[in-house]
Amino acid sequence: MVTMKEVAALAGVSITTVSHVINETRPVAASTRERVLKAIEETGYTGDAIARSLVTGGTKSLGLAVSLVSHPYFAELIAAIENEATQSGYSLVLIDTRESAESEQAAVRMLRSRRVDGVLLTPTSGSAALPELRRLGVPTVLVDRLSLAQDTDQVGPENVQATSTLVRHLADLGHRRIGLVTGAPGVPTTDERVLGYRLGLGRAGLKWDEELVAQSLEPLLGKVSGLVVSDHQVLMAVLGAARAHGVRIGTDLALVTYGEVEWAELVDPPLTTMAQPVEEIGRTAVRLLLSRIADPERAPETIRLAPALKHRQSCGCH
Amino acid sequence: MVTMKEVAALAGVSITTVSHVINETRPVAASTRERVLKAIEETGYTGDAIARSLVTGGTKSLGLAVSLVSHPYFAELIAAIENEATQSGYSLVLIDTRESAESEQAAVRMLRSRRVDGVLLTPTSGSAALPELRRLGVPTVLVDRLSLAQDTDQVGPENVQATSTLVRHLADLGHRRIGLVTGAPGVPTTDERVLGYRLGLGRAGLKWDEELVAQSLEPLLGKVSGLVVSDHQVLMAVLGAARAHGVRIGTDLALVTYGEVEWAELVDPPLTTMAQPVEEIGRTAVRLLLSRIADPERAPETIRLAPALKHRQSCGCH
DNA sequence: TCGTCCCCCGCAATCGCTTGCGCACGGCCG
DNA sequence: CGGCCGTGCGCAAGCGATTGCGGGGGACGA
Repeated sequence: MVTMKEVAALAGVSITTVSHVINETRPVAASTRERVLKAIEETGYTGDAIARSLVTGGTKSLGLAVSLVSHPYFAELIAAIENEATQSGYSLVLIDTRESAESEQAAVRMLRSRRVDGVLLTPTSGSAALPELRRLGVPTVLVDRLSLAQDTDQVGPENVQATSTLVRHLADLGHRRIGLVTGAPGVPTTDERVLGYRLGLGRAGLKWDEELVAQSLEPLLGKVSGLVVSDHQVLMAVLGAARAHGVRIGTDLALVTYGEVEWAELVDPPLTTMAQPVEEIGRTAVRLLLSRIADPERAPETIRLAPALKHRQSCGCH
Repeated sequence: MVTMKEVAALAGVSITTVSHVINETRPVAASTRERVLKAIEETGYTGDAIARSLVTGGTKSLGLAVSLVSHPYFAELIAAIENEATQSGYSLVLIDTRESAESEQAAVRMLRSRRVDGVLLTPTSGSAALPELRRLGVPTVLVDRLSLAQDTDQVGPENVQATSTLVRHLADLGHRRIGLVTGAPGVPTTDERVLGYRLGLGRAGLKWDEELVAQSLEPLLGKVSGLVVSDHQVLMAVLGAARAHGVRIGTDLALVTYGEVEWAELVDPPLTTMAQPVEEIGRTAVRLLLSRIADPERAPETIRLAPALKHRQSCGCH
């Protein structure tokens, strides 16, 4: 690799000067700067982030520990984060925690040994990683899955009001028996959506019936005329089950769901969905992380971004 | 951060010894090793990849420059690559080239300055990055999109035979007018699939008619009874167009497509698809890259992995 | 008792860069 | 003409690890 030494030699200056013209960290005579720049050009010098990091302490890189990289929602999230990070001159070290607490732990250690300047994390339930990060003072922001204790920076979707809106929509269409199919129990997102579901019922003057909440479609069959599906994974299962049982979505069963998917318009009927503001969540998360890196003393912030209702036909509307 | 110095002090040895017990690079008396390990435990020492890299030259990290991170197919690919890399003790620096040659160039420079040990690249068409990597001697493997010149390691799907199979399937069902909707022109994958399409026609005793090849569904309407769709992006468009024009897939138009999608079973009729061996492509790519890193003199290898036909109903079968 | 050989381990150079200090040189003021 | 101040640069000390080389001491054979 080309080093500063070679550049310096070619330009006839010391490496100190080369460093200063590169970083613009102290005035350099115009003519000297010219020579240095030319030398850089000629040698194709790119700098060595490793060496620089060793002395500055920073790496201009962020760790991104995602629970399931192949998930389409996370894919979008990753893309959004990558864009924002790149724009800000940071690069991303990606690692898949595979929803496992151990992997997460290992991931965090690796990121730490790579000295990333900060970490973006979608925590798994039994996460031991978070306390560790906190203890080590690594700037961290939680993405998508938020912790109840608001002692860490975090950004994710608003769930309670949004779910309530979904329920209200069904209620406004005249449905009195509205069910909920929930995602993995134990994760905060699920709990919040259940809460929103209850809230929506209340607002619509309907009462809560725990029989109408399940983790799959089957137990609800025949009991409900309207259904809220609370995440992507279960949506697939629900749609499959509906097909298997000959339940016609939109007519036999009004359905609204979380998880905007690219194929929402391609199934019959097109799905009415709550679309997460993925793009914005990603962007915001990076910004938040960067400002925390800049000022570690800031008070932790929790940002909730409102999803948008994509109104199509699975709810029975036309 | 905890440094080797602290560990050494606590254990009452020199940092040399600490280094040697960590890397097992020379025998250390059992009792000494014990003390060192205990000290490591107590201090929570994790090592500093940065410092290590500076001296060893390697970083145990791979660069992954993908053309479109949010694309579901690439998401799976990334996940597969991440898994394999992690298993081998490497971490991934992810960067999105956004299908642009400049971004790609910038990406490569960044990866280089980060001294990644190797690069996995899904090249864009006008890629200037590849020659640069080659010139710099950075171990590189091309993924998914292959270059015709087989002078670089590369792994991707087999396209010609697979597309031919698709055509044959339609022909076997009795279709005589079989169309092709292609993806972006200019990328090798597209060309190969067109080739496979011609090959399939030939084998079925049908003749090539350039009117039956287009980049969208519309120009083909009324002309064909069977259709091969050559990639995910256009699939979405074709399905949308079919719906808009009231064309019933499976009955009015037999359809087979590239791009296995998670919702293949959820649309009506379920899609007959050619499923790329994503998982395997990712794994193989990493392995190939690692073996190149191990032995830079190896002859370049091109590996094609066969996709699998997922037979469902959109082709008109039952 | 002395020389040899091994076993264990520490010294110090090195990787490529940033940065606090301080020197040299010229111009200006008194 | 001497002292001061600004401007422009270079010296050298790290950053935290790896690693070639060499030294000390105990065991063993002669």
